[in-house]
Amino acid sequence: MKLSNTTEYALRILSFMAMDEKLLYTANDLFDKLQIPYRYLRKQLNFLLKQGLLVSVQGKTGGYQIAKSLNEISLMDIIEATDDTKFENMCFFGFSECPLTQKCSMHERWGEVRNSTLSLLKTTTLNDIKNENNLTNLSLK
Amino acid sequence: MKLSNTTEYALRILSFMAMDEKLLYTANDLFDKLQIPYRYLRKQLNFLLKQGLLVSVQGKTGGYQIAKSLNEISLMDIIEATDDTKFENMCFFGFSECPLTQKCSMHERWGEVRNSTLSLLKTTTLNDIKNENNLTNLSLK
DNA sequence: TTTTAATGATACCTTTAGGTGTCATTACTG
DNA sequence: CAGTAATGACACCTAAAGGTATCATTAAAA
Ligand code: SF4
Ligand code: SF4
Repeated sequence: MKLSNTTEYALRILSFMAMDEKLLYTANDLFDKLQIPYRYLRKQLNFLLKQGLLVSVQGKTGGYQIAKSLNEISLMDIIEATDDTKFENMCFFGFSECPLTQKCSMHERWGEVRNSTLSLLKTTTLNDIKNENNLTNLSLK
Repeated sequence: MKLSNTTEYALRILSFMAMDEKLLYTANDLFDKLQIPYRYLRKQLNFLLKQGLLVSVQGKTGGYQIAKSLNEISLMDIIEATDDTKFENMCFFGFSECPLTQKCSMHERWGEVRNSTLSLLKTTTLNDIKNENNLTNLSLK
């Protein structure tokens, strides 16, 4: 019912970096803003790099950047990169294979809300986030 | 994004027992049908007992029964009994306290799908499950 | 060419969810 | 009243998620 911490972190990272996609963000820049433990953030950045969502520049003036054009990355892409759960057709009761001879009533009911959730995640891209969502104003804690 | 195994197990148990709420179900009855590891099921039954969702009868002809009337138990009640996550107003990015000066665009978008999900879970009771959902026909694997 | 500030790699630690194992207790039944 | 089939209690184990520690590498800049 809740995304994993790791997935939420990835969403924070990429949504924040979407604000200015040409900028090079250092791990420290992100740490200051995103409330993610520093070393875990570093690990996570390397992971997103290997997943092809980020590119990095090494050396003193290095940092990270979003790898693709913003409208090519949906929220679902980020979620899928960090969570291998298959959400499509997921059974409300958690059965990996339906044990029933007929579909139960939760099948459709749950299917509806799940699909509207999935639809939101699939259709919202980092470009939408950039235009509408202002994570710019993140205040330091 | 996914309910925990434990929560899914609880939903299976109570939805199944709702089929005939006056019947006394043994752990073995449930084990045969619900694809839950036997000992974990036993543990879970004791837990649901302590949570006040089930009552038990000890001794040779003992078993478990749903504690309240079916329309008094919503799916959300079951979820909340087994998962202490607070879903109301949960931030998409997982911030426990919003660090922004203004609400971001995901706040409302996510709020909508989250609320429709919560609404389904809160309004659907075991009585609805009993009438509409036939977990009766569970086939053994 | 040395220093410095960034990333890269990798191993380890901690907590929690999920799952097991064992034995005690209860109460029906032969 | 002994045997049996159920629940009750509790300790333990395992795997995965989340988090930490350390050192190597890169490249700009003093
Ligand atoms: S019919 Fe019911 S039990 Fe079967 S997959 Fe759908 S939700 Fe799950
Ligand atoms: S405004 Fe955005 S960041 Fe703040 S709580 Fe809402 S979803 Fe989270």
